[in-house]
Amino acid sequence: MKSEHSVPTMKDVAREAGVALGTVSKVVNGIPVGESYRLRVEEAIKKLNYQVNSYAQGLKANKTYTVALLLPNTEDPFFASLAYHINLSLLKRRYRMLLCCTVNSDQEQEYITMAQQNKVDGIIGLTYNPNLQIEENTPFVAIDRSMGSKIPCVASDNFAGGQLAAEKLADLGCTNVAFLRIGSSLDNEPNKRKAGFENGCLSRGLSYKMKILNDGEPFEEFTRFLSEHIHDGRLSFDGIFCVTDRLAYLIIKTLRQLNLRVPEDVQVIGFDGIRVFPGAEHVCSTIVQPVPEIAEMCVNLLLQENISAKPPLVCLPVTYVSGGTTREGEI
Amino acid sequence: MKSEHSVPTMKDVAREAGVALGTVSKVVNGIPVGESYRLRVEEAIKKLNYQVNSYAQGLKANKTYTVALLLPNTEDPFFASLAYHINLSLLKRRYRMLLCCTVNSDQEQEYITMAQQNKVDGIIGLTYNPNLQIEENTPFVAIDRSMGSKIPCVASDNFAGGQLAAEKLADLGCTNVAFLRIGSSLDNEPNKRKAGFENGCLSRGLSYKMKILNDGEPFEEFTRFLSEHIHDGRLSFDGIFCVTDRLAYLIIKTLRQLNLRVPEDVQVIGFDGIRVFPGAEHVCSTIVQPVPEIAEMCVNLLLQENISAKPPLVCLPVTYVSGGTTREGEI
DNA sequence: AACTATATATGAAACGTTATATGAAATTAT
DNA sequence: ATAATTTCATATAACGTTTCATATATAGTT
Repeated sequence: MKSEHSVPTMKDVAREAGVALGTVSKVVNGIPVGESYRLRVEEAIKKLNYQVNSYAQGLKANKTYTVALLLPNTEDPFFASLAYHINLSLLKRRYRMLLCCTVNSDQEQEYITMAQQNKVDGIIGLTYNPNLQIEENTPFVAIDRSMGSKIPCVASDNFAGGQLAAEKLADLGCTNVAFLRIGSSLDNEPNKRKAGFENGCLSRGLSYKMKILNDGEPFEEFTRFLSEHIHDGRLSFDGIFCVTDRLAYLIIKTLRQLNLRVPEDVQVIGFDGIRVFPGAEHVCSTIVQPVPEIAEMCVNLLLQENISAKPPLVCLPVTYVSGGTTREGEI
Repeated sequence: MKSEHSVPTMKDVAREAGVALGTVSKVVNGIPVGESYRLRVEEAIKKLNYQVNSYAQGLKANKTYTVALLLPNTEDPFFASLAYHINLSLLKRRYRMLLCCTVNSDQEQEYITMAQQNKVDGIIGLTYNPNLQIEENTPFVAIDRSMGSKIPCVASDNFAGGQLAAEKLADLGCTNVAFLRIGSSLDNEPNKRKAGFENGCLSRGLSYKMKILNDGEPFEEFTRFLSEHIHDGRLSFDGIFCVTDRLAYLIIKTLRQLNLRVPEDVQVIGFDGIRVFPGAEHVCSTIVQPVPEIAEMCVNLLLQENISAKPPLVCLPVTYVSGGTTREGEI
């Protein structure tokens, strides 16, 4: 006899209801079954508080309804938002989400292997490791990085976003602007922000400077960079476009510390569209990434059967939103 | 013959290596086996690129190395941080994390059932639904809410935190302070912040007002509340303790909109310790919750075998950190 | 050399499902 | 009324592991 406290199985339900195992399976899966049988089974299920074992299901069906999400750090507000919306998009389709935070890029491969061992139905990944090994038969969707023609990539329209930033700064009266990025270059989509910005500056006749700061202590780097461009207490730029809101936030702090007013003396636009809280205003004027749409697109591409129809790169439209570090009120 | 593209199983490895199934299983699980056998099996595993099917393992072992985390909204920075650190604590123990965002409290039961169906090894939940049904045999650890003697609860020392806030405000020269909370009362641990604050005010001889605002549009509620306490352009409080950083952040914005200076005219302390980015300064002066320790404690309690040793409530120490909305510099 | 004792590889059974073939009963057609 | 057909519950065989009883090879004794 089964122990009193063991978890009930379909067999137990079948015995309780006095029907065959297969009949219980049908009822559980909503396959039509004789009225009297269905009622008896349903009663037994309720009585025993039966719940299907999805591991047995997964074993049988070779399908797990689970997707792994690889993200660098879900404490970062942009990634947190991405995780949240992907979670929502998956749950809408009754899929579960396994969250894998990749503290360093060595871990990425480890998690991909782990995810494959877990036999997830697919992986969505925002990764940095340039030579990841991904199994042929594990569906994969990349965010912000093209990984070959076999793997679809979803990203914001970073080029258009850069362009938009330049145009906005021009519209807001800037004449001499700077682009700021920090750290080593990776061959990923966000890099296109720079090219887009440059393009926008050229087409609007803005004089500009592209600057990639060393990957050191951000505050020191900023201070050094800004100091080089301050003459007689005046900054030689009247507009700055930062590759991320994080950078924008930090440089705004540095600027204010140097007694430069934002947006009066210099206007700053970031990229991402992060907020302190959901629903709060943005932390700076910014090019907002369409996170819910990115999430939905990733999930769509990942779960769609028709592999040949998967485009290699999907760019989603960005928007500009003022966040108090530009002077739209005064125009 | 098996199809070329099907996933290899232990059986395939056994055939390839010319050994029995059980031998492969032993090698995979690190159980000692004859040297020559081990080598042959390892070679076959590499050749076929074999990976264990954890659903078959889970079915057999009735153990999944997966924990479900129920959180209201991982877009909120406090919850995002919690999710991140719990993820880390779980991964350290080779456990996977299934993330379940409960957009509304009706979903909580749904997710718990779903989590149980997944046969997770346990659930960590920060929930609001007062009458959740949790299976006896599913280990559960609650965050911030006591759910009976059978279910351990992990929380910050909210009472001490409230007290600390009052003491800090007193130390910083306040004489007339207010406590602010918004929305309907839930019987959860964070409510103790109020009692702690009141206690602190009494012991320090501060005159105080406890105010629970209606659960409406926060900005309107704040404006109404503050207007009632402004006479001749001066606020009748010189210190405010908010039950969360979110509230603190919002009220600071409202105060500044009403031409009241923070911290010069009124000092504000929040609770939680959130930041815009990991590593950034806090958004306000605040009582910081020890999120990594909370995470570690939850995981510890969840996975520990000795059920009788699980204490019903664990309170972890909080700390005070200035975030620019108090005047420590000027003392 | 024959026998026991020990070590260790083997293979079948089980885990809880789902899918498929089987067969019994009910329905319809002749 | 009987045969043909449909309907639908049943029983059985997978799915890929782990475990355990069994079989086999190896080493140790007399």
